[in-house]
Amino acid sequence: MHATYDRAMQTTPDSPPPTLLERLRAKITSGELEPGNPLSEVSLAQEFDVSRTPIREVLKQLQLEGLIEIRPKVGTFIREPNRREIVELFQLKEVLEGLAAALMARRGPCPELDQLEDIVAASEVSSKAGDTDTYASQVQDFHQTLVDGADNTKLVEQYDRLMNQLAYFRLVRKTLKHPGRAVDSSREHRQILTMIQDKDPFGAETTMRAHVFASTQELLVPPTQTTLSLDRDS
Amino acid sequence: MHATYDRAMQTTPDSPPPTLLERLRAKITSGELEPGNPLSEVSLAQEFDVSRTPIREVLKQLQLEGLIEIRPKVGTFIREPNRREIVELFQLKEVLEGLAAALMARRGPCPELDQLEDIVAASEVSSKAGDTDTYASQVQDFHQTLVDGADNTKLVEQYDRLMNQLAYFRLVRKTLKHPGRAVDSSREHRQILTMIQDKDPFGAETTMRAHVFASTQELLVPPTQTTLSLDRDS
DNA sequence: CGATCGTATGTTGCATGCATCGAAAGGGTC
DNA sequence: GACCCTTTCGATGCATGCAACATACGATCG
Repeated sequence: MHATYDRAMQTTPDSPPPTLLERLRAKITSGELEPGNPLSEVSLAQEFDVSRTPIREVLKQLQLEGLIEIRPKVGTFIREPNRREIVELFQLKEVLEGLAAALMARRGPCPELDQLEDIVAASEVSSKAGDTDTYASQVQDFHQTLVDGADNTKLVEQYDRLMNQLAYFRLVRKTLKHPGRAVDSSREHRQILTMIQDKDPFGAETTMRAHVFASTQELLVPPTQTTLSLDRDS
Repeated sequence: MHATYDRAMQTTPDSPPPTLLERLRAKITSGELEPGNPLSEVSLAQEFDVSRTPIREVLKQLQLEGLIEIRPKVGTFIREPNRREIVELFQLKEVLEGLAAALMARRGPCPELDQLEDIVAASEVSSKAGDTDTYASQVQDFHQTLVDGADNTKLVEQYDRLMNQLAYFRLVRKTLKHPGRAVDSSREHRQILTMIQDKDPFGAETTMRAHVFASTQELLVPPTQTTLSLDRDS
Protein backbone atom coordinates (compact mmCIF):
# COMPACT_ATOMS: atom_id res chain seq x y z
CA MET A 1 0.00 0.00 0.00
CA HIS A 2 2.49 2.59 1.13
CA ALA A 3 4.95 2.54 -1.66
CA THR A 4 6.45 5.82 -0.58
CA TYR A 5 6.18 8.49 2.05
CA ASP A 6 5.62 11.17 -0.49
CA ARG A 7 2.37 12.71 0.58
CA ALA A 8 1.72 13.93 -2.93
CA MET A 9 0.44 10.43 -3.54
CA GLN A 10 -2.16 10.62 -0.83
CA THR A 11 -4.13 13.71 -1.75
CA THR A 12 -7.66 13.93 -3.04
CA PRO A 13 -8.40 12.61 -6.52
CA ASP A 14 -8.56 15.93 -8.36
CA SER A 15 -5.67 17.59 -6.57
CA PRO A 16 -3.27 19.76 -8.53
CA PRO A 17 -0.87 17.75 -10.67
CA PRO A 18 2.30 16.77 -8.87
CA THR A 19 5.11 19.23 -9.29
CA LEU A 20 8.41 18.34 -10.82
CA LEU A 21 9.91 18.31 -7.33
CA GLU A 22 7.35 15.84 -6.12
CA ARG A 23 7.71 13.63 -9.14
CA LEU A 24 11.46 13.44 -8.95
CA ARG A 25 11.38 12.96 -5.20
CA ALA A 26 8.94 10.11 -5.66
CA LYS A 27 11.26 8.46 -8.14
CA ILE A 28 13.97 8.47 -5.51
CA THR A 29 12.00 7.55 -2.42
CA SER A 30 10.15 4.80 -4.24
CA GLY A 31 13.41 3.09 -4.90
CA GLU A 32 12.99 3.30 -8.65
CA LEU A 33 16.49 4.71 -8.77
CA GLU A 34 19.31 2.87 -7.09
CA PRO A 35 21.50 4.67 -4.58
CA GLY A 36 24.79 5.85 -5.97
CA ASN A 37 23.39 6.10 -9.46
CA PRO A 38 24.33 9.24 -11.36
CA LEU A 39 21.45 11.56 -12.20
CA SER A 40 22.26 13.37 -15.40
CA GLU A 41 20.50 16.67 -15.82
CA VAL A 42 20.04 16.17 -19.53
CA SER A 43 18.58 12.70 -19.23
CA LEU A 44 16.21 13.86 -16.51
CA ALA A 45 15.25 16.83 -18.66
CA GLN A 46 14.43 14.52 -21.54
CA GLU A 47 12.55 12.12 -19.31
CA PHE A 48 10.31 14.83 -17.85
CA ASP A 49 10.17 16.74 -21.12
CA VAL A 50 11.46 20.02 -19.76
CA SER A 51 14.72 21.85 -20.10
CA ARG A 52 17.65 21.55 -17.76
CA THR A 53 16.78 24.73 -15.87
CA PRO A 54 13.78 23.49 -13.87
CA ILE A 55 15.54 20.18 -13.35
CA ARG A 56 18.47 21.98 -11.80
CA GLU A 57 16.17 23.91 -9.47
CA VAL A 58 14.58 20.69 -8.31
CA LEU A 59 17.92 18.97 -7.81
CA LYS A 60 19.13 21.79 -5.61
CA GLN A 61 16.04 21.38 -3.46
CA LEU A 62 16.45 17.63 -3.22
CA GLN A 63 20.01 18.19 -2.13
CA LEU A 64 18.74 20.39 0.67
CA GLU A 65 16.38 17.59 1.66
CA GLY A 66 19.35 15.27 1.84
CA LEU A 67 18.12 12.89 -0.83
CA ILE A 68 20.84 13.52 -3.37
CA GLU A 69 24.38 14.79 -3.42
CA ILE A 70 25.55 17.28 -6.01
CA ARG A 71 29.26 17.12 -6.57
CA PRO A 72 30.05 20.41 -8.31
CA LYS A 73 31.17 20.08 -11.88
CA VAL A 74 30.99 16.32 -11.57
CA GLY A 75 27.46 15.10 -11.25
CA THR A 76 24.49 14.33 -9.08
CA PHE A 77 24.09 11.08 -7.22
CA ILE A 78 21.41 9.48 -5.12
CA ARG A 79 22.47 9.71 -1.54
CA GLU A 80 22.20 6.87 0.89
CA PRO A 81 22.68 7.64 4.56
CA ASN A 82 25.46 5.72 6.19
CA ARG A 83 24.91 3.75 9.33
CA ARG A 84 25.72 6.63 11.61
CA GLU A 85 23.23 8.91 9.91
CA ILE A 86 20.61 6.20 10.08
CA VAL A 87 21.08 5.99 13.83
CA GLU A 88 20.84 9.76 14.06
CA LEU A 89 17.66 9.82 12.04
CA PHE A 90 16.09 7.13 14.16
CA GLN A 91 16.92 9.07 17.31
CA LEU A 92 15.02 11.97 15.82
CA LYS A 93 12.21 9.71 14.71
CA GLU A 94 11.78 8.56 18.27
CA VAL A 95 11.29 12.00 19.78
CA LEU A 96 9.21 13.29 16.90
CA GLU A 97 6.76 10.42 17.09
CA GLY A 98 6.81 10.71 20.85
CA LEU A 99 5.84 14.35 20.52
CA ALA A 100 3.11 13.40 18.10
CA ALA A 101 1.64 10.94 20.59
CA ALA A 102 1.74 13.50 23.38
CA LEU A 103 0.15 16.20 21.26
CA MET A 104 -2.57 13.86 20.08
CA ALA A 105 -3.31 12.84 23.66
CA ARG A 106 -3.62 16.48 24.65
CA ARG A 107 -5.78 17.22 21.65
CA GLY A 108 -8.61 14.86 22.43
CA PRO A 109 -11.14 13.44 19.98
CA CYS A 110 -10.42 14.03 16.31
CA PRO A 111 -10.87 12.21 13.00
CA GLU A 112 -7.36 10.81 13.20
CA LEU A 113 -8.17 9.22 16.53
CA ASP A 114 -11.00 7.25 14.97
CA GLN A 115 -8.74 6.23 12.11
CA LEU A 116 -6.17 5.10 14.62
CA GLU A 117 -8.75 2.96 16.35
CA ASP A 118 -9.66 1.31 13.05
CA ILE A 119 -6.04 0.76 12.10
CA VAL A 120 -5.14 -0.78 15.45
CA ALA A 121 -8.15 -3.06 15.36
CA ALA A 122 -7.34 -4.22 11.86
CA SER A 123 -3.65 -4.67 12.62
CA GLU A 124 -4.44 -6.82 15.64
CA VAL A 125 -6.19 -9.19 13.29
CA SER A 126 -3.48 -9.30 10.67
CA SER A 127 -0.67 -9.60 13.20
CA LYS A 128 -2.26 -12.61 14.86
CA ALA A 129 -3.00 -14.11 11.45
CA GLY A 130 0.64 -13.76 10.52
CA ASP A 131 -0.13 -11.62 7.48
CA THR A 132 3.08 -9.64 7.63
CA ASP A 133 2.55 -7.76 4.38
CA THR A 134 -0.80 -6.37 5.43
CA TYR A 135 0.52 -5.70 8.90
CA ALA A 136 3.52 -3.80 7.58
CA SER A 137 1.35 -1.37 5.66
CA GLN A 138 -0.90 -0.95 8.68
CA VAL A 139 2.13 -0.07 10.77
CA GLN A 140 2.95 2.65 8.28
CA ASP A 141 -0.60 3.93 8.46
CA PHE A 142 -0.51 3.92 12.24
CA HIS A 143 2.58 6.08 12.47
CA GLN A 144 1.51 8.36 9.65
CA THR A 145 -1.94 8.89 11.11
CA LEU A 146 -0.49 9.54 14.53
CA VAL A 147 1.80 12.25 13.22
CA ASP A 148 -1.06 13.77 11.25
CA GLY A 149 -3.26 13.66 14.34
CA ALA A 150 -0.80 15.75 16.29
CA ASP A 151 -2.17 18.70 14.33
CA ASN A 152 1.24 20.28 13.99
CA THR A 153 2.14 21.11 10.41
CA LYS A 154 5.78 21.77 11.17
CA LEU A 155 6.08 18.40 12.84
CA VAL A 156 4.58 16.77 9.78
CA GLU A 157 7.05 18.55 7.54
CA GLN A 158 10.07 17.54 9.56
CA TYR A 159 8.79 14.00 9.93
CA ASP A 160 8.19 13.55 6.24
CA ARG A 161 11.60 14.88 5.39
CA LEU A 162 13.11 12.51 7.91
CA MET A 163 11.29 9.49 6.56
CA ASN A 164 12.27 10.41 3.03
CA GLN A 165 15.89 10.60 4.05
CA LEU A 166 15.65 7.23 5.71
CA ALA A 167 14.04 5.79 2.64
CA TYR A 168 12.18 3.91 5.27
CA PHE A 169 10.37 1.57 2.92
CA ARG A 170 13.73 0.48 1.58
CA LEU A 171 14.96 -0.41 5.03
CA VAL A 172 11.79 -2.24 5.84
CA ARG A 173 11.89 -4.15 2.61
CA LYS A 174 15.37 -5.35 3.44
CA THR A 175 14.30 -6.49 6.84
CA LEU A 176 12.78 -9.82 7.66
CA LYS A 177 10.77 -9.31 10.77
CA HIS A 178 10.87 -11.56 13.76
CA PRO A 179 7.69 -13.66 13.77
CA GLY A 180 6.92 -12.69 17.33
CA ARG A 181 7.60 -9.00 16.91
CA ALA A 182 4.35 -8.29 15.11
CA VAL A 183 2.12 -9.26 18.01
CA ASP A 184 4.32 -7.35 20.47
CA SER A 185 4.26 -4.35 18.21
CA SER A 186 0.52 -4.60 17.83
CA ARG A 187 0.07 -4.74 21.59
CA GLU A 188 2.20 -1.61 21.95
CA HIS A 189 0.07 0.16 19.37
CA ARG A 190 -3.00 -0.67 21.40
CA GLN A 191 -1.39 0.61 24.58
CA ILE A 192 -0.47 3.87 22.93
CA LEU A 193 -3.93 4.31 21.50
CA THR A 194 -5.51 3.70 24.89
CA MET A 195 -3.27 6.27 26.53
CA ILE A 196 -4.16 8.82 23.89
CA GLN A 197 -7.83 8.14 24.40
CA ASP A 198 -7.31 8.50 28.14
CA LYS A 199 -5.68 11.88 27.53
CA ASP A 200 -2.39 10.81 29.08
CA PRO A 201 0.23 12.76 27.12
CA PHE A 202 3.17 11.70 29.24
CA GLY A 203 2.27 8.02 29.14
CA ALA A 204 1.54 8.13 25.44
CA GLU A 205 4.84 9.83 24.68
CA THR A 206 6.86 7.49 26.85
CA THR A 207 5.23 4.38 25.45
CA MET A 208 5.50 5.64 21.92
CA ARG A 209 9.19 6.31 22.31
CA ALA A 210 9.78 2.90 23.78
CA HIS A 211 7.85 1.40 20.89
CA VAL A 212 9.81 3.28 18.27
CA PHE A 213 13.03 2.36 19.99
CA ALA A 214 12.13 -1.31 20.01
CA SER A 215 11.09 -1.27 16.36
CA THR A 216 14.28 0.54 15.48
CA GLN A 217 16.38 -2.06 17.23
CA GLU A 218 14.49 -4.66 15.26
CA LEU A 219 15.53 -2.97 12.04
CA LEU A 220 19.09 -2.10 12.95
CA VAL A 221 19.94 -5.38 14.63
CA PRO A 222 17.98 -8.00 12.72
CA PRO A 223 18.22 -11.67 13.65
CA THR A 224 20.27 -12.53 10.59
CA GLN A 225 23.75 -11.13 10.28
CA THR A 226 23.09 -9.35 7.01
CA THR A 227 23.51 -5.97 8.68
CA LEU A 228 27.25 -6.23 8.44
CA SER A 229 26.97 -5.10 4.85
CA LEU A 230 25.88 -1.71 6.12
CA ASP A 231 29.09 -1.09 7.99
CA ARG A 232 31.21 -0.35 5.00
CA ASP A 233 31.33 3.44 5.12
CA SER A 234 32.31 5.38 8.20
CA MET B 1 27.15 38.37 19.50
CA HIS B 2 24.78 36.02 17.81
CA ALA B 3 23.34 38.18 15.11
CA THR B 4 22.00 35.17 13.28
CA TYR B 5 21.72 31.43 13.52
CA ASP B 6 23.36 30.92 10.20
CA ARG B 7 26.28 28.68 11.00
CA ALA B 8 28.13 29.89 7.96
CA MET B 9 29.14 32.81 10.12
CA GLN B 10 30.77 30.67 12.75
CA THR B 11 33.27 28.66 10.76
CA THR B 12 37.01 28.95 10.83
CA PRO B 13 38.60 32.10 9.46
CA ASP B 14 39.78 30.71 6.12
CA SER B 15 36.73 28.61 5.39
CA PRO B 16 35.34 28.48 1.87
CA PRO B 17 33.50 31.63 0.88
CA PRO B 18 29.84 31.61 1.78
CA THR B 19 27.62 30.33 -0.97
CA LEU B 20 24.90 32.38 -2.53
CA LEU B 21 22.38 30.35 -0.55
CA GLU B 22 24.10 31.18 2.71
CA ARG B 23 24.46 34.82 1.86
CA LEU B 24 20.84 35.27 0.93
CA ARG B 25 19.68 33.24 3.91
CA ALA B 26 21.79 35.43 6.17
CA LYS B 27 20.19 38.54 4.74
CA ILE B 28 16.81 37.18 5.73
CA THR B 29 17.58 35.68 9.13
CA SER B 30 19.57 38.72 10.16
CA GLY B 31 16.48 40.82 9.76
CA GLU B 32 18.11 43.01 7.14
CA LEU B 33 15.02 42.41 5.03
CA GLU B 34 11.63 43.10 6.50
CA PRO B 35 8.99 40.37 6.41
CA GLY B 36 6.48 40.77 3.63
CA ASN B 37 8.94 42.61 1.45
CA PRO B 38 9.01 41.54 -2.17
CA LEU B 39 12.26 39.96 -3.34
CA SER B 40 12.70 40.69 -7.01
CA GLU B 41 14.91 38.22 -8.83
CA VAL B 42 16.44 40.90 -11.00
CA SER B 43 17.30 43.19 -8.13
CA LEU B 44 18.83 40.30 -6.18
CA ALA B 45 20.76 39.28 -9.27
CA GLN B 46 22.16 42.79 -9.58
CA GLU B 47 22.95 42.98 -5.89
CA PHE B 48 24.92 39.73 -5.87
CA ASP B 49 26.32 40.33 -9.34
CA VAL B 50 25.06 37.12 -10.85
CA SER B 51 22.33 36.30 -13.30
CA ARG B 52 18.79 35.37 -12.39
CA THR B 53 19.39 31.65 -12.79
CA PRO B 54 21.44 30.99 -9.64
CA ILE B 55 19.20 33.39 -7.73
CA ARG B 56 16.18 31.37 -8.72
CA GLU B 57 17.82 28.16 -7.58
CA VAL B 58 18.56 29.70 -4.20
CA LEU B 59 15.07 31.09 -3.81
CA LYS B 60 13.57 27.68 -4.44
CA GLN B 61 15.74 26.26 -1.69
CA LEU B 62 14.84 29.02 0.74
CA GLN B 63 11.21 28.34 0.01
CA LEU B 64 11.79 24.73 0.99
CA GLU B 65 13.35 25.96 4.22
CA GLY B 66 10.23 27.96 4.89
CA LEU B 67 11.95 31.33 4.90
CA ILE B 68 10.28 32.78 1.85
CA GLU B 69 7.12 32.29 -0.09
CA ILE B 70 7.10 32.17 -3.87
CA ARG B 71 3.76 33.10 -5.31
CA PRO B 72 3.91 31.76 -8.87
CA LYS B 73 3.96 34.40 -11.54
CA VAL B 74 3.59 37.07 -8.88
CA GLY B 75 6.68 37.39 -6.81
CA THR B 76 8.72 36.24 -3.85
CA PHE B 77 8.15 37.48 -0.34
CA ILE B 78 9.82 37.04 3.01
CA ARG B 79 7.70 34.72 5.06
CA GLU B 80 6.86 35.31 8.67
CA PRO B 81 5.34 32.43 10.61
CA ASN B 82 1.97 33.19 12.12
CA ARG B 83 1.27 32.62 15.75
CA ARG B 84 0.13 29.06 15.27
CA GLU B 85 3.27 28.13 13.41
CA ILE B 86 5.36 29.77 16.09
CA VAL B 87 3.73 27.60 18.70
CA GLU B 88 4.31 24.54 16.54
CA LEU B 89 7.94 25.41 16.08
CA PHE B 90 8.43 25.92 19.79
CA GLN B 91 6.89 22.53 20.49
CA LEU B 92 9.49 21.04 18.19
CA LYS B 93 12.22 23.13 19.75
CA GLU B 94 11.36 21.68 23.11
CA VAL B 95 11.75 18.04 22.13
CA LEU B 96 14.78 18.66 19.94
CA GLU B 97 16.68 20.42 22.70
CA GLY B 98 15.49 17.80 25.13
CA LEU B 99 16.93 15.14 22.87
CA ALA B 100 20.16 17.07 22.66
CA ALA B 101 20.46 17.19 26.43
CA ALA B 102 19.79 13.47 26.71
CA LEU B 103 22.28 12.58 24.00
CA MET B 104 24.92 14.77 25.53
CA ALA B 105 24.39 13.17 28.92
CA ARG B 106 24.79 9.75 27.38
CA ARG B 107 27.85 10.83 25.50
CA GLY B 108 30.00 11.81 28.44
CA PRO B 109 32.98 14.14 28.41
CA CYS B 110 33.54 16.14 25.24
CA PRO B 111 34.79 19.58 24.23
CA GLU B 112 31.26 20.93 24.15
CA LEU B 113 30.76 19.91 27.76
CA ASP B 114 33.69 22.07 28.81
CA GLN B 115 32.36 24.94 26.76
CA LEU B 116 29.01 24.50 28.43
CA GLU B 117 30.64 24.71 31.83
CA ASP B 118 32.34 27.96 30.87
CA ILE B 119 29.17 29.42 29.42
CA VAL B 120 27.08 28.56 32.44
CA ALA B 121 29.68 29.98 34.81
CA ALA B 122 29.88 33.21 32.84
CA SER B 123 26.13 33.50 32.50
CA GLU B 124 25.66 33.10 36.22
CA VAL B 125 27.76 36.19 36.67
CA SER B 126 26.03 38.28 34.05
CA SER B 127 22.55 37.23 35.13
CA LYS B 128 23.18 38.26 38.71
CA ALA B 129 24.75 41.49 37.51
CA GLY B 130 21.64 42.24 35.49
CA ASP B 131 23.60 42.49 32.25
CA THR B 132 20.76 41.27 30.08
CA ASP B 133 22.49 41.85 26.74
CA THR B 134 25.49 39.73 27.65
CA TYR B 135 23.24 37.17 29.23
CA ALA B 136 21.05 36.92 26.15
CA SER B 137 23.98 36.05 23.93
CA GLN B 138 25.20 33.52 26.48
CA VAL B 139 21.80 31.89 26.42
CA GLN B 140 22.12 31.51 22.68
CA ASP B 141 25.57 30.00 23.11
CA PHE B 142 24.28 27.60 25.74
CA HIS B 143 21.57 26.19 23.54
CA GLN B 144 23.73 26.13 20.45
CA THR B 145 26.57 24.38 22.22
CA LEU B 146 24.21 21.89 23.74
CA VAL B 147 22.79 20.92 20.37
CA ASP B 148 26.28 20.68 18.91
CA GLY B 149 27.37 18.54 21.83
CA ALA B 150 24.68 16.00 21.10
CA ASP B 151 26.94 14.84 18.28
CA ASN B 152 24.02 14.26 15.95
CA THR B 153 24.41 16.02 12.63
CA LYS B 154 20.82 15.45 11.59
CA LEU B 155 19.61 17.00 14.82
CA VAL B 156 21.79 20.01 14.18
CA GLU B 157 20.38 20.38 10.69
CA GLN B 158 16.78 20.21 11.82
CA TYR B 159 17.45 22.52 14.74
CA ASP B 160 19.14 25.14 12.61
CA ARG B 161 16.35 25.08 10.09
CA LEU B 162 13.85 25.45 12.89
CA MET B 163 15.61 28.40 14.45
CA ASN B 164 15.92 30.07 11.08
CA GLN B 165 12.21 29.70 10.54
CA LEU B 166 11.51 31.16 13.93
CA ALA B 167 13.83 34.04 13.19
CA TYR B 168 14.54 33.58 16.84
CA PHE B 169 16.69 36.65 17.22
CA ARG B 170 13.81 38.74 15.94
CA LEU B 171 11.49 37.35 18.55
CA VAL B 172 13.99 37.83 21.30
CA ARG B 173 14.68 41.35 20.23
CA LYS B 174 11.02 42.17 20.47
CA THR B 175 10.79 40.74 23.96
CA LEU B 176 11.53 42.54 27.16
CA LYS B 177 12.52 39.92 29.63
CA HIS B 178 11.27 39.73 33.14
CA PRO B 179 13.99 40.95 35.47
CA GLY B 180 13.74 37.83 37.60
CA ARG B 181 13.65 35.39 34.73
CA ALA B 182 17.38 35.59 34.04
CA VAL B 183 18.43 34.21 37.39
CA ASP B 184 15.83 31.47 37.22
CA SER B 185 16.95 30.62 33.71
CA SER B 186 20.55 30.61 34.78
CA ARG B 187 19.79 28.25 37.65
CA GLU B 188 18.05 25.91 35.24
CA HIS B 189 21.06 25.96 32.97
CA ARG B 190 23.21 24.92 35.87
CA GLN B 191 20.84 22.10 36.78
CA ILE B 192 20.88 20.79 33.24
CA LEU B 193 24.64 20.97 33.06
CA THR B 194 24.99 19.07 36.32
CA MET B 195 22.67 16.34 35.12
CA ILE B 196 24.63 15.99 31.90
CA GLN B 197 27.85 15.74 33.86
CA ASP B 198 26.21 13.13 36.09
CA LYS B 199 25.25 11.15 32.98
CA ASP B 200 21.56 11.38 33.73
CA PRO B 201 19.94 11.45 30.28
CA PHE B 202 16.38 11.26 31.51
CA GLY B 203 16.81 13.99 34.09
CA ALA B 204 18.70 16.19 31.66
CA GLU B 205 16.04 15.79 29.01
CA THR B 206 13.17 16.42 31.38
CA THR B 207 14.77 19.47 32.91
CA MET B 208 15.78 20.80 29.53
CA ARG B 209 12.26 20.50 28.21
CA ALA B 210 10.84 22.23 31.24
CA HIS B 211 13.39 24.97 30.78
CA VAL B 212 12.60 25.45 27.12
CA PHE B 213 8.91 25.44 27.89
CA ALA B 214 9.32 28.10 30.56
CA SER B 215 11.44 30.27 28.30
CA THR B 216 8.93 29.86 25.52
CA GLN B 217 6.09 30.95 27.74
CA GLU B 218 8.19 33.95 28.63
CA LEU B 219 8.44 34.86 24.97
CA LEU B 220 4.91 34.08 23.92
CA VAL B 221 3.19 35.60 26.93
CA PRO B 222 5.30 38.58 27.92
CA PRO B 223 4.32 40.80 30.81
CA THR B 224 3.43 43.71 28.56
CA GLN B 225 0.52 43.38 26.18
CA THR B 226 2.59 44.00 23.09
CA THR B 227 1.99 40.45 21.90
CA LEU B 228 -1.41 41.36 20.61
CA SER B 229 0.26 42.62 17.50
CA LEU B 230 1.11 39.03 16.66
CA ASP B 231 -2.48 37.91 16.56
CA ARG B 232 -3.40 39.53 13.31
CA ASP B 233 -3.17 36.56 10.96
CA SER B 234 -4.98 33.29 11.62
C1' DC C 1 -20.21 58.84 -10.94
C1' DG C 2 -19.26 53.92 -10.95
C1' DA C 3 -18.17 49.75 -13.14
C1' DT C 4 -15.86 47.27 -16.62
C1' DC C 5 -12.78 46.20 -20.01
C1' DG C 6 -8.37 46.78 -22.46
C1' DT C 7 -3.73 47.75 -22.17
C1' DA C 8 0.79 48.45 -20.17
C1' DT C 9 4.21 46.91 -17.22
C1' DG C 10 6.67 44.22 -14.25
C1' DT C 11 7.25 39.81 -12.75
C1' DT C 12 8.24 34.87 -13.04
C1' DG C 13 8.90 30.29 -15.99
C1' DC C 14 11.62 28.15 -19.01
C1' DA C 15 14.61 27.02 -23.21
C1' DT C 16 18.97 27.56 -25.08
C1' DG C 17 23.92 28.52 -25.81
C1' DC C 18 28.47 29.03 -24.29
C1' DA C 19 32.19 28.74 -20.87
C1' DT C 20 34.41 25.91 -17.58
C1' DC C 21 35.87 22.20 -15.11
C1' DG C 22 36.66 16.89 -13.85
C1' DA C 23 37.46 12.54 -14.94
C1' DA C 24 38.59 8.97 -17.97
C1' DA C 25 40.99 7.36 -22.13
C1' DG C 26 45.15 7.31 -25.02
C1' DG C 27 49.93 7.70 -26.03
C1' DG C 28 54.55 8.25 -24.69
C1' DT C 29 58.50 7.42 -21.74
C1' DC C 30 61.26 5.19 -18.26
C1' DG D 1 54.67 -3.32 -17.17
C1' DA D 2 53.97 0.91 -14.52
C1' DC D 3 53.69 5.75 -14.43
C1' DC D 4 52.80 10.36 -16.13
C1' DC D 5 51.30 13.71 -19.32
C1' DT D 6 48.02 15.09 -22.77
C1' DT D 7 43.85 15.10 -24.84
C1' DT D 8 39.22 14.42 -25.32
C1' DC D 9 34.65 14.08 -23.82
C1' DG D 10 30.95 14.77 -21.03
C1' DA D 11 29.10 16.95 -17.29
C1' DT D 12 27.73 21.06 -14.73
C1' DG D 13 27.51 26.56 -13.97
C1' DC D 14 25.68 30.43 -15.56
C1' DA D 15 24.09 34.29 -18.73
C1' DT D 16 20.66 35.54 -21.80
C1' DG D 17 16.35 35.83 -24.44
C1' DC D 18 11.64 35.06 -25.10
C1' DA D 19 6.98 33.72 -23.68
C1' DA D 20 3.26 33.76 -20.32
C1' DC D 21 0.93 35.39 -16.63
C1' DA D 22 -0.77 38.59 -12.79
C1' DT D 23 -1.54 43.10 -11.40
C1' DA D 24 -2.46 48.07 -11.82
C1' DC D 25 -3.95 51.79 -14.27
C1' DG D 26 -6.71 54.41 -17.33
C1' DA D 27 -10.18 54.94 -20.89
C1' DT D 28 -14.70 54.00 -22.19
C1' DC D 29 -19.42 53.12 -21.58
C1' DG D 30 -23.61 52.63 -18.95
